[in-house]
Amino acid sequence: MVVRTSLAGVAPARESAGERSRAQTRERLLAAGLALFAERGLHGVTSHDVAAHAGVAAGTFYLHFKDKRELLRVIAAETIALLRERLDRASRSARGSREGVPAFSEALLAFAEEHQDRVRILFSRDGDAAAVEADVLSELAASIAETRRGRIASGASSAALDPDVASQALVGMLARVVAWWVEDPRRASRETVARTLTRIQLGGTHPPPEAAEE
Amino acid sequence: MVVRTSLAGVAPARESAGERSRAQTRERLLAAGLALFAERGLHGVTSHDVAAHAGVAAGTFYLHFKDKRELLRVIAAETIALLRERLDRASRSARGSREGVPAFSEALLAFAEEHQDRVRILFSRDGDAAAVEADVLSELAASIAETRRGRIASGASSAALDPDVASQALVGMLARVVAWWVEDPRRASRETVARTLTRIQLGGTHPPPEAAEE
Amino acid sequence: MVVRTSLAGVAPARESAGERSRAQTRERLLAAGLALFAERGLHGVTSHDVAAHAGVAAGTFYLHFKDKRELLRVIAAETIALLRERLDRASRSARGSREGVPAFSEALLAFAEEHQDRVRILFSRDGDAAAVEADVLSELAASIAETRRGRIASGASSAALDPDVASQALVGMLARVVAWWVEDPRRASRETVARTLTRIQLGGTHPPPEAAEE
Amino acid sequence: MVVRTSLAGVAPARESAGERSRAQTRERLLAAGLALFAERGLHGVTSHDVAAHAGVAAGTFYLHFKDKRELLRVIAAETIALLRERLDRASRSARGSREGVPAFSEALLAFAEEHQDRVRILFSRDGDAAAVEADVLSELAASIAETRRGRIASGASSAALDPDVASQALVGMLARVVAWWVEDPRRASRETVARTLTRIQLGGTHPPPEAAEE
DNA sequence: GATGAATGAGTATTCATTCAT
DNA sequence: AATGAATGAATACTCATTCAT
Repeated sequence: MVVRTSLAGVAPARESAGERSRAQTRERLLAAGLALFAERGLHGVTSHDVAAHAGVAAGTFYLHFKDKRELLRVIAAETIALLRERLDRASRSARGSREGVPAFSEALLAFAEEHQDRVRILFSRDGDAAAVEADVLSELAASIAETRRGRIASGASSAALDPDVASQALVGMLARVVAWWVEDPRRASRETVARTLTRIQLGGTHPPPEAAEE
Repeated sequence: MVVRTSLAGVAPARESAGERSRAQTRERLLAAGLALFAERGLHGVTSHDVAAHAGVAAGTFYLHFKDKRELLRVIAAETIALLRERLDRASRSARGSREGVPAFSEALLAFAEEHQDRVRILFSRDGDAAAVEADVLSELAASIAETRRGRIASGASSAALDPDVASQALVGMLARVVAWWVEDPRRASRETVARTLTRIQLGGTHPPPEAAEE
Repeated sequence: MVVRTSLAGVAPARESAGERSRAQTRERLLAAGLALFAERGLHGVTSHDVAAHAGVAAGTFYLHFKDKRELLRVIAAETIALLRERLDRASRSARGSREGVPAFSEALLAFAEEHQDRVRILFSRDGDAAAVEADVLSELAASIAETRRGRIASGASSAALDPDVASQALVGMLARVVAWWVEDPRRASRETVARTLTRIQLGGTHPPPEAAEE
Repeated sequence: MVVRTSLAGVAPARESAGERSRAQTRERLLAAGLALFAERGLHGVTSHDVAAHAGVAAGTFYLHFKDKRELLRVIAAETIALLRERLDRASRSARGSREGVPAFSEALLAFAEEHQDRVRILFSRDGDAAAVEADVLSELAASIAETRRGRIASGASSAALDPDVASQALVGMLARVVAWWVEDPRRASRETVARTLTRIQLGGTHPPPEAAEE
């Protein structure tokens, strides 16, 4: 599930002066969009805002992106790629061990800490961003569900939970907690958040048989 | 401000003709807002849309609501009141018993089934609705946290989870699952959803000490 | 030049209950218009404002006045009638004497003091009030010009000044000074204002130094 | 903000093509505002009217002016600057001589003749233009008062008049006479107007009979 | 006569997008 | 490729006025 975006290592060659300029302009627009969308949401930002924040003329925006939504979509895709890579690495380094889940939570939180703006954009549904975000979280849910199915198959997780419902539940839980925490990281230590998430997930994922509530 | 028309007192009706009409118009606007916001979100709907859908003139909208946001706020407040009432009733009828949590989930899902539009509005963050929705979910989180604290005090729940993190997690989970399910109730039976939610919550709320993951 | 408006002594009969009520409503609307127009000008006041300030329903306004402009016109006409009466009385009581001009100024200032709101409306040109006000001041100018012509004929005033120009000048001067003074009567004592106005007028009207009133 | 196109430096022109275009559009909007405000007043003109009269799209208006009021303010400021320059030149060319006052009146009237629209806007109070106009006339009053104080100090004017009252009176007189005259210049010859104004002012400014200019 | 809810034309203002330079 | 002035459709909101009760 590791995504190889065009961002990664595709162009080893040095860009020409013209190309570099164009690529730089694009990067500045992406950075501006990241900062502004995180702060004010898709509707709170105009294409002029983005251009101005990037230090380019208004028209230049449309030389790089079809429209505002596309900019958001690209930022979201980048973010998902980054997140996937991180989670993949975490699960690889903890493969099979019982620590898979804590490692997952830790990785997610570390990502959130490093990329607050991206997390804010990804996890705070913003009107027309709905389509974008729905995809994102759905993909994430699918991805997580896949992981869980693997665990069920290996006996690590209980089959008592409906996979679809459970993955939605996990995504909703993670998204909200992460967004809440990133908003003000002093609300709880990273360890507290990770521990709580881990325990709730454990509860849902492999409940000791005798703990069944009925 | 009591009106004394020549007909005053003749009719036992509590509302004057004007009042009845005004209240009806307001209701129609609320109903129109409910339907349209659920379908297209705050930004996808204009005040003219709402007025037209309610069968009144554009200006009439502003006789009843300051602006679009206020209409949304009123609908959200109504929804929360309805939801609270439902959840309160459920917890009262299952007081103390182990079935409190399943009853809670059942009530929530029954509510979602009956009020799909309201759930869609409440649980699908829509840009400028962010403020409204943030309040709503925060209140819900606080409410749930309170309930959980009661359970912890009575020994029914473990204190191992951070209350703030856990309540955010629960709210996020419930909101997402409910929104996902309401979108297409054939995705899973109500019972399946309820059972899964209940089990995850149990996991988080009173994990037998020996089940601690490590 | 004394105006006999329908306000004065036309109806010696007592009004019926219904009539009294209607007349009272009208008076309240006039009073509300006076206060509000003086404060915020024609454009700063809505017909709803006037009705609310008068304690009647919005529709009632149109039972008494064709529209906002008519209300202003009526108030202006009343004001002119009141002002004329005052100035006539002053010139009658000082007929022929050299004190005509000071008496005129004194009367004008006394009027302004008593009827600040009316003066504010009359002398502060407000957009669409222009038509109304133009008439008012033109009439006033004509009236003053007439008086001055009498004085010229009697040798009390110099014929060196063009009558039309001079009357415009006087009206402009009086209107502005009065409006300025009424805005904050502490700006100058009534006596100072009156003396200055008198001297300027003297310069234009009867220059012989020995005619100075003191 | 200097633009470096491949053509840069080829033309000796100071403005870039864009700047020239922008400045031209602004000028057209100013001219349109001047004509329309003079004709119908601030409230009688919409921003669309101005744009249409200038031959640009509605939105273009807001690229150059914050709103209608700002356009009016700019026009008023321009007008004041033009007027000041004219009056200054007049007083310089007639320095010290007894002809200062006649020269002043002449200059004012010449200005009015050349800039009828500007005079109409400046001297015809229009509702919300009140603030603008109040400032304008107050500035003018202050300016005139200053001049008069100089004359008093040099013994050229009597101190018998209150400076504040007198300056208000002069402003009111000048504004009204000029507005009246400009409305239809055939009402009186420029010389007649100037002579009358001069004599009234003389009365107020340097009463010694022997100073009468004829 | 009074009420006040409803009307809907009118107006200001924004902003995504285009295009000549 | 970049610029930035211009566009004009979209939309929120106001308010004079009407009319059923």
